Amino acid sequence: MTPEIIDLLFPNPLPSVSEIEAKYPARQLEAGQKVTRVAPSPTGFMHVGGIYAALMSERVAHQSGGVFYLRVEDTDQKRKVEGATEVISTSLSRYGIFADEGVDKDGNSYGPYGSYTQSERKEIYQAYAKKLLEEGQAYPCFCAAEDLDLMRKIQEKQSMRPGYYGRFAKCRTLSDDEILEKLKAGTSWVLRFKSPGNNEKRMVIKDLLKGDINMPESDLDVVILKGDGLPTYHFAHAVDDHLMGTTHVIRGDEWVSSVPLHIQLFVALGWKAPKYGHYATLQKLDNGNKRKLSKRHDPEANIVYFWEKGYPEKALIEYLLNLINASFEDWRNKNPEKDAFEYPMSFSKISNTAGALFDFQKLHSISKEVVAKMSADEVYMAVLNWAKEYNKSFADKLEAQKEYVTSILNIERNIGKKSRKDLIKWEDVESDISYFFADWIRPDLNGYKDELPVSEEEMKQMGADFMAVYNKDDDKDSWFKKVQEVALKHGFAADTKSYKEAPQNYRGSIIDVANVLRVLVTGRTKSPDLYAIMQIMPEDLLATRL
RNA sequence: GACCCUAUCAUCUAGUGGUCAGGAUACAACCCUCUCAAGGUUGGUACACGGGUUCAAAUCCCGUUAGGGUCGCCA
Repeated sequence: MTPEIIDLLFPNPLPSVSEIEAKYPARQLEAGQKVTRVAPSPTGFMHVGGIYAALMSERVAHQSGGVFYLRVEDTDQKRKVEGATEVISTSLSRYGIFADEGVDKDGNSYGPYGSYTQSERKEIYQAYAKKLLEEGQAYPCFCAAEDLDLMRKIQEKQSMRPGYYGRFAKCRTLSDDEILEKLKAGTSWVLRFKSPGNNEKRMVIKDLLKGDINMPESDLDVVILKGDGLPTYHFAHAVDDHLMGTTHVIRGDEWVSSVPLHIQLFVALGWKAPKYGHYATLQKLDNGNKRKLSKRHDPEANIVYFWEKGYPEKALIEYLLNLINASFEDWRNKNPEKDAFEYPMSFSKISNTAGALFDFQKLHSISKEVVAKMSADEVYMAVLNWAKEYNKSFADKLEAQKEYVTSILNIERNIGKKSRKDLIKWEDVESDISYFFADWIRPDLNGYKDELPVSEEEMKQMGADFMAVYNKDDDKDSWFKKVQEVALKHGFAADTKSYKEAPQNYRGSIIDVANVLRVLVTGRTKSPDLYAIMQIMPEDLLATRL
């Protein structure tokens, strides 16, 4: 490649490779310290799998006393969305995942190896691309999209391996004169890597999670610099993960098949490749088949879904940790009070399977445990924060009646003991506690005919009878005796045992009577402890209901 | 089509040549109980299939089948 061509290809001054290396010295690490990164694209969409990946990488780095950083991979300008770094950074910090270096929510880089936004590193990639060009390890390609389409069709027709390789790599053998001619004609170009690989030969790649994988070498002359001068993922990966000192690249297994290429790139650039760990991506069951949790089809793929529903952040983290290491559960049972981030995640125990189905039942069960461990005040704050964002009118109600709501949330909440475990997500709270408020309208009593063996009239009568003797100062035993009185008065058994012994003597049991009162007060046959409800509910409201 | 990965209860998984194949979620029953939730006790459910190797296979090898992934100037 003549200097003339190189100048035409890279007309603007570029930093020299040695300057760059000086600016990005190798990290000083102690033995065992790992450097990992999370590298999302700023599409304005945070995938739940992105949190999963970030959590894994963050734990690996920080547990080793190393560095975890965030790099924004915005080399696809078409997909770039304004404000996306804010989505990324707030999503991560919301789950307690903090990058030591990276990009803040305003898009500004922090840390010694910046910029951490790829589009701002254009000159760096170009400097290395130019180096490869000078060394004859890269070449300009003038093939248009139509040429490549045609090529692929031919390959398909002849059932050949698709791709730009071998005799299909037309621009690889262009003479200097031909290149010059095209450049002078203003033909647009990309830079391709001149692959040293032979598809007939095989190589073994070592994967931290999958073990050794035997694969054919790559002989594809992949694009490393696109028409807009920005690098492709492959090239940016090699350059950045070298310069930024990544020791462990943990990424989804859609990248496994690119590893031979990536290793070639590291070798071509004279660098040591990082260690790789490829995890299986989260799956979803669709018509009996598993498939990738997809942005287009699955609302729960978007992390915002979990915010809208009000899943506690801790619950999601614990669920994901559980997917990463199934032994998290055992650890959690042995260490109920510890923070999930204290869990010693094991890299070697990340299961090497086909990809886990995202299981909401399991998430719910974990969430119940998480919420049960929170105090009423904490739940109140969490619900309020959620409501401010997603349910304004409910937020107003919560703020206006903080004490009342907190006492409601405190029903059967015994931290450390057997606490009520039925609340899963903040979204559910409004309807759960709706009957505590005067503006709630009780459903028609006739609707309970199938569940309760009494008429609407009699339900009302029982309510009135109970209210006549009700005293807020009663302890639970005295309260219950009064319920029993009402039961006996209306021909119901005062306890379940006597009912079971002689059902023919009664119209029903104490259960029915309690449920009548429950329905009168709450409009439902299932509720928390009725005594506790009555203790908390203002007496005039209770009187109205009964 | 080629290449790669994976295959244990419904789900997430433990398991690395000898285990009654373990746990969790879900499900069911019972106990407790004013309902529900919780808690307690118990239960059913799994090594994809076919060949090897071995005294012995969920575990090692081969094949089949199934699922997933990749083959872009997207990441």
